[in-house]
Amino acid sequence: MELGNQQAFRALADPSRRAILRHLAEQDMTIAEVASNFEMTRAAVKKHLKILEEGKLISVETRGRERINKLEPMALKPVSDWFNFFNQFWDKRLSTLEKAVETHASQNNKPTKN
Amino acid sequence: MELGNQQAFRALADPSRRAILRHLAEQDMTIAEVASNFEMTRAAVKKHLKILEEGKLISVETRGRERINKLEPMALKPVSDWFNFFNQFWDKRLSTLEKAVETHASQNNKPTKN
DNA sequence: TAAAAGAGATACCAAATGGTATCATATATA
DNA sequence: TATATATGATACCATTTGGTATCTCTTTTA
Repeated sequence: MELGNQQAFRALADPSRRAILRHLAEQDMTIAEVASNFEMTRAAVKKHLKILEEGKLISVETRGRERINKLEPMALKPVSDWFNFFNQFWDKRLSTLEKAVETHASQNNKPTKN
Repeated sequence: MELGNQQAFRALADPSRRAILRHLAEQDMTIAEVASNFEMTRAAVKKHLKILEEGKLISVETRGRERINKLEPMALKPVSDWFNFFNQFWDKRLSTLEKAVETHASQNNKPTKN
């Protein structure tokens, strides 16, 4: 029943890890490359990467002696979706537009009951 | 430059606190009322509420001897917006629908260039 | 093959976290 | 006024967290 993914939420709680994700959005990177963007030891960065991996927010490909860290953006989607529950409270305008999206979407899928 | 709000991200990292937000979305509640929904002491719940308050995700109104905790849904918006950066990576379909939304939106606002 | 480079594995540390228990304070209410 | 109720405030505890330092292992490369 728990929407989203606890490990992902946990991973996103730290600002360094969010920054790492933004960097990995630009390009895949080795641990050392990620570390070069921060004032942190490589070991510290590796810990962050491990937590991001546990949240499935990144995947890792071993290539020779290197570990290529790669963003897994789809893992962010369920987290983002958790927030959609609260759309109803945000602005009415957004809510209205989302209904339009639903309607539009149903043209390519089977109609939903709402 | 830091999009979103660190205190809010931190507050959302804990599953109990996310559950509390869902409850408060239903109705405003006193500390004791919130606590009645969990197998936690009132003190523990109060700590969570304090962290949610620090993240500005809830506001508190003192009424007599009671403290009414109220959801502040707008505070979730900047956090949700942080994820929008990654929209570009999600599925093309969503991306397409969002363009449709933009187009639709422009009917009620001034026209956009797309 | 020897040396350098990238990463893994531990061990360690201070601070933050999530929780409890206990006592104090303020406010309704019988 | 006495008492019950709702909350506040501490103090305490075990675990997690974010970080460093150090040593080892593996893979390149001179």
